[in-house]
Amino acid sequence: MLFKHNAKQARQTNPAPAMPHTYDYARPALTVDLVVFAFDDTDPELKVMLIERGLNPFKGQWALPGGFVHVGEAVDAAARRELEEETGLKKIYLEQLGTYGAPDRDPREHVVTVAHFALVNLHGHTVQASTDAANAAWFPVVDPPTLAFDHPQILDDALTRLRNKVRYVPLGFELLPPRFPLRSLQSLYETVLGKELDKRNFRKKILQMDLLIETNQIEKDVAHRAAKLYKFDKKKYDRMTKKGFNFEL
Amino acid sequence: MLFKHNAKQARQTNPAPAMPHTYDYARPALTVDLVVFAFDDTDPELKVMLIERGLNPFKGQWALPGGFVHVGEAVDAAARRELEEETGLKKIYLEQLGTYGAPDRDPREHVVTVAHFALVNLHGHTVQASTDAANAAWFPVVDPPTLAFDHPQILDDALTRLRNKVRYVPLGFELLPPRFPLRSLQSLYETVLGKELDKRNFRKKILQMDLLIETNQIEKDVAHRAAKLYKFDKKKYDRMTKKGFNFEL
DNA sequence: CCAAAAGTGTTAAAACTACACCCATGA
DNA sequence: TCATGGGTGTAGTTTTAACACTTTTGG
Repeated sequence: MLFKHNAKQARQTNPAPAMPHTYDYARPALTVDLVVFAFDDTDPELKVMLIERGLNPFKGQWALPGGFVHVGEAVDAAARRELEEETGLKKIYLEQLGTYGAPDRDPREHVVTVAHFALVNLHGHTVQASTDAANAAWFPVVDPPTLAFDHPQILDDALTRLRNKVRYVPLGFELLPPRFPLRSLQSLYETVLGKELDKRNFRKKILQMDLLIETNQIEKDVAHRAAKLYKFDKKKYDRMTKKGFNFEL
Repeated sequence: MLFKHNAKQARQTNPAPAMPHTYDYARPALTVDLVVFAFDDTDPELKVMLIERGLNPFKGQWALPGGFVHVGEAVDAAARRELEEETGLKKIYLEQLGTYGAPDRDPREHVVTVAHFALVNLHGHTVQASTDAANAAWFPVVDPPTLAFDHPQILDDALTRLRNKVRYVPLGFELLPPRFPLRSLQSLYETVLGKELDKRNFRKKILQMDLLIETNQIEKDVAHRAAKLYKFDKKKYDRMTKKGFNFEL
């Protein structure tokens, strides 16, 4: 596992007793897959979580984490369940990305998957490539390993969505710890958008939205002047959104 | 049917022989649903296509058109198939909206549906509420009848998507005939965005994008000065998009 | 000749972009 | 005292928003 707790392996959690079910018409199988992004502040780069497959097809290759949707379980709930199993974290930002249903995307049979993307912040958690027993690891999104199934496409779509959405929805904060210096926020935007931003203009713009609360804390353990830490005022954002405000970087 | 040809009814097109299929684990059923929008230039208002249900559950109520995804058929292909069956039109703009998978959304069993939204233009086709045998009809999106299943939610989400997307993707043209006067385009934007736009500013902005080709035709049968007709230069738009251009109204 | 919509420029305000230096801190 | 990033303002340019009249056409 990537984080401290020891959740069960994900791809094996189909729970119901193996009692056959019969339908008049053939049905595709239904799964969820997860594109879990994290931002590495120190690199800085965007990472994606991948799982090394223990079974065929694509045994030994890397793939997005995911699993079957149980009957009677909401699709989004299935995604959240898988996400918690993989990361051990609750309250993670999660949204549906899209559904991938080409009949040949899984060589075994027709498997339709509902892809989601999630944003986590790494806090104090160590991030390293290729960690432990479960063979989950973080990879740079710009240079991932060969991926199983149509996961390259899904990853690409997720990245496109993130890049577009981050400009007009305050998603960036989901990738940072609750309190962060402005430099981290700028660095995140620069990484996601793939271009440099002017420091003064960036600070001016983000501060005059009046959505960041200045805390009385400052950075620790930095070898230079410590920056003030800010937190995002989500409640205020929600209120302003209802009144027609548009976040726009 | 809404249009001239006579396609088969949609909800009955599950084709394979009724030969039972058995799986180790229960599977949700998988369907596609369609939110088909059209713009009525003369009203002007946005319309959505609905079907009156002939069977339970929700018999006699209105619902979004849709049907089952066949095994071996891509999900998006299923949506397009249903769309063609309903409208008789090919080459319609179609995109995936999202997947709705709450276990109780269909009272019979767990049915997961992949919703799509489509944009058609009504050309010379007559538009009227409650037409013919198949009981398909256009309704104003702002005041639809009571809808079956979770279709109110889906319709609402589709509308939200359209309103947001129309601002930065040239979707509007899909709702107009190939050649249209600027007034129709403006009227469409005003309807979708729900606010009035300044005529001079609108024309200035849209024309200086240089994506509209002035044709040598003018409106016919209008009781006032006839306006020039324009067409959208999709090829140029595609080229410009690749070079980093962003449509933005 | 009337009604209805087409078509057309200018100006003021706001937003955006580019740009450089001093300050605080820890090593 | 040096290296590192924190923090700050202004001026030129571009973009947006507000606004009214003349022209054309059919009835």
